[in-house]
Amino acid sequence: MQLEAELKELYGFSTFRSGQKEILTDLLSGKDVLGMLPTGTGKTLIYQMAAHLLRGRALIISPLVSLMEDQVDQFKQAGFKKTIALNSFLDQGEKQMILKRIQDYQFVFVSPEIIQNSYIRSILLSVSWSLFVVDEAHCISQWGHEFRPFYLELAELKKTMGDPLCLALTATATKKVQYDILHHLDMKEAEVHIHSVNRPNISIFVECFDDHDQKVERAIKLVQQLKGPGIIYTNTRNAAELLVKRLQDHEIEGVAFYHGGMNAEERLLVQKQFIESQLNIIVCTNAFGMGINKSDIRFVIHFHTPSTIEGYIQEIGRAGRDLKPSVAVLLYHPADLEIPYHFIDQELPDSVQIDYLFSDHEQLKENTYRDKLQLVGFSETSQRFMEHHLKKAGALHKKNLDTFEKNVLISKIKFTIENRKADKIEAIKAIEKWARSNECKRGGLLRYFEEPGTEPNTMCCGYCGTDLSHFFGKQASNNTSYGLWEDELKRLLRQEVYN
DNA sequence: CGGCGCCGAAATATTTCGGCGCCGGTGCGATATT
Repeated sequence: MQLEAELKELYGFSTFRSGQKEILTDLLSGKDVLGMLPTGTGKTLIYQMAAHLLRGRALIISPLVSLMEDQVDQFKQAGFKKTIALNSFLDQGEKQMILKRIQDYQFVFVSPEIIQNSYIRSILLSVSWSLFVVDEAHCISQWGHEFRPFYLELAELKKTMGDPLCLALTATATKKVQYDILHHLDMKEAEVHIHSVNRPNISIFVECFDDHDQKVERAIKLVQQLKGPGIIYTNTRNAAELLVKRLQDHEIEGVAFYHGGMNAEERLLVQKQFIESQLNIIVCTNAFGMGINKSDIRFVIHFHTPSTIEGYIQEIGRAGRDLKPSVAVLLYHPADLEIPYHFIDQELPDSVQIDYLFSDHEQLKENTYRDKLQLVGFSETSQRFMEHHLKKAGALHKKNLDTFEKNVLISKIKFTIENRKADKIEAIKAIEKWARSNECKRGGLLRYFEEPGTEPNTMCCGYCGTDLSHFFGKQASNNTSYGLWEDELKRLLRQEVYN
């Protein structure tokens, strides 16, 4: 079969982009694939074509509902009309309609959470599937262990579905994360296609500070000098909001903050305005970015140091999708990493809590472990972590375990926690070491991903002598259409209400 | 841990300074309440 002919027929392209054909070929010959491809290389096309050529149905696991909605639109525009996203955007009636007619859909997007619903699961299991796709598969490793543990239960669903072909896709994964993905998706004989994380058109700068106020001054100066549009990442919501105020005090316009504490409409509005170039600068936490398709982002400033190198790579990778020269500037302060350290303690249970959970304390005695969890006072993330492990051990709905079983489980859980903590601390230490190191910054990042270094490049990084002033310039401001999206959104919301 | 906001005291009648306590990322779905 000539894949190129099919490509031409379906999309009108005559050649594949790097990686697409190899992955497709493996899938069509019945092999599972883990694909690590840079953003913008058309990962979607791979499973669109695969399902089409297999004349089968594909279930796609996606981390964000907004991402699903975008993808459904893209699929429909590309001519794949039998596409749907099953999520909380649907009302009861719509959901019923779709589930009743599940036979009619070829591409179904879901979150890891919604398939926990036994009714939805049973409907999904009532039809046949050719392809099981996990998009943004690094989420399994990045979020699955604590924040969104249902990411670790995908393999179980896949098995119940009769083990269809499995495709896991991501742009950023170290060897360790690749292993984590393969393990948690139970992909035993998968082909692995890895492409470089290097983005030669992004120059990398790190500046060190020991004074917070100087850092603020520097951030303001950079925003005044650098050609936009740009993103500034902070480690806290509050810092994002405050920095916006400081920038506005300096008469910098077209700036807005974005973080997980905002409601859905505000978030959508800011995101749309930025994509439509009605906003020039977004100051945000790591909530911002996944699924942002804006090709002309010229700079990414890190006002704080992220907690992992993978996260850093993902964030700077949002710049320069158009392949034009772009810049990443990290403003490092040793205290930046105190917050990530704090989160480690916060998101994992401590051993006192665990001992209490498994104790014979009067208040807990007559409850199932699920209910005991509520009574111990875990943090939200810790609670989910514990729930996952109790479920895995088959203890969640029991009131007690025999002593041996209990002791085994306790030590297993404590062992897991210690490993998770150690991994996370190691990740923080790695980015700290990289930020402080006196060597080629790009080389350091590539080494972390166990990639060979690159040819000497005049626009490499601050250490290699690149001049930051290359990235200075007047920003094209576009304030005339300011507020347009606000009206549009209001209109849409009104429609929602009266429909 | 360090940055913040709040409080009260000080130097002077509104700002300024120091001490103290608190808080801190990422999202899904379901459910309750306006």
